[in-house]
Amino acid sequence: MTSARKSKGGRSRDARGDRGIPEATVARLPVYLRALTSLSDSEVSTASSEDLATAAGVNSAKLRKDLSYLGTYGTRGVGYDVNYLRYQIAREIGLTQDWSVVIVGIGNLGHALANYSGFASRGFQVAALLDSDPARVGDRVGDLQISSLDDLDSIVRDHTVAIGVIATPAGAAQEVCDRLVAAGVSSILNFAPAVLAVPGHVDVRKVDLSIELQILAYHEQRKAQGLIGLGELEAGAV
Amino acid sequence: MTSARKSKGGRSRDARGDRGIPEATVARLPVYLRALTSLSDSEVSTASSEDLATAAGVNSAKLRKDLSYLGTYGTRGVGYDVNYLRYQIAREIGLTQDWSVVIVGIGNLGHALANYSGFASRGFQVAALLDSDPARVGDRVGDLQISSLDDLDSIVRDHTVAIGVIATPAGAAQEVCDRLVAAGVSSILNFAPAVLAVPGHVDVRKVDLSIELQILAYHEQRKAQGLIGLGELEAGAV
DNA sequence: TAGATTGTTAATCGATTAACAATC
DNA sequence: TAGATTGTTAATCGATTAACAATC
Repeated sequence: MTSARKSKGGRSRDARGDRGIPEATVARLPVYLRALTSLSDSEVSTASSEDLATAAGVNSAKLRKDLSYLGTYGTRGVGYDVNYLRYQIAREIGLTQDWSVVIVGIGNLGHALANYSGFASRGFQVAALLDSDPARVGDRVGDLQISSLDDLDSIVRDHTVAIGVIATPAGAAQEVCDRLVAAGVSSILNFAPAVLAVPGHVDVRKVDLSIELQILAYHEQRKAQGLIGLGELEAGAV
Repeated sequence: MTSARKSKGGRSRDARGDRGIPEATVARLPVYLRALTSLSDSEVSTASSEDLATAAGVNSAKLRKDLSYLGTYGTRGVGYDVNYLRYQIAREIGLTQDWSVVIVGIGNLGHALANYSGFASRGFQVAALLDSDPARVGDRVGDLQISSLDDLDSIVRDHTVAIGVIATPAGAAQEVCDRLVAAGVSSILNFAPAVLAVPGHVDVRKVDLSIELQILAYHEQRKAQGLIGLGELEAGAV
């Protein structure tokens, strides 16, 4: 284990035996990054954990705990240097390098994703748009032309694509997923409403519209029933 | 507290003091529902927790535990009646009623959402599409015309809209959110890369493209560094 | 120095999992 | 009855939170 780098910030990796950062923390780092970028854009140079926590929508104890997994980048009595911390988080996430992604399935959603400006601005390059429908192949979307799914292997190889986005109908998702994995993609963002089976080395994250709506519906229903929280139970008669 | 309904299935609500279902479980119910619907479509009438768990991509212990919060709907030695369980879950989520939603911000993503067929098929009616840009108002998308954001109040009132979807740029999200809340919407699905502040009675769920990609990038980076899991550490030389 | 704020500890809470008695 | 499978228990694990000593 010689890959643990040094940095004057004094990383606590070694102390933690480098077992990685907790998943819940990893999921919040991009949120902190965004908050820091926003503060930086507003010319704020220093921020306390309280400031940052407010901007990120979490409480400050959680934020400090999260940051403590990365290293000790703050100054007691002062706070955090916005740009320095921003860089450290970006580096931790892996945004100091560019990532090539392919988007498979260029229907309505695929189009929207292809045109999404938030990709490039955060270091994600869309290397190709792919579709299995010959009628769509060749169509221009933004400044890319839709490629055939058959070109997947060469595209992944030529652009060193590590991340694939699936925006196909549910029925096609598993096959597309298999082909992505076979081509060497090891991280998948799945927008199709389907459960994907993948080998252990492949990460899958799922974004599912209708599941999100259903979760909201569940809570909405409870509100309507007057069962929200325990407020009524505790405050009301018993 | 007289609102706990009876059902021959024998609900355990009362026994649990009706403190609701754990959030993690709520988030999986829609996944189970989808798996059940798929089995039902395949004419499967009975399924074991193992079958269901496989279809849903979880382990069977978790699935049984989750279902146990709803009631006792299975039969020992046999399994679950697919259609019966499907109905019970749908009812628990609140899908036995229709939900009206509005989509605000009809750019690329808003268009894709407006055309998404998964809404209607799961009991979510898109009551209106709204945009603050006068140039867009009146445009037809699917079988709806884009309305002005100024009509929000009357639309929410007339259609009893409980759920709002925000697909605006980040800069507009908070104001749109405030207007939705003021109009009476109490559940929000936010696609804008912004942290929303809302009153306590309002639920917000966030779907964030670039955050998902960044989480994948983090893990991808670790894989590249040969630090995946502890496999190497443990199996390798020390 | 006095005031402010971090980084860390320890307590608590919630979620996961394996195991198995209950029971079809 | 014998085999299968649920529903539940209890142990474990991971995440959250408040509090505060360390320290700028």
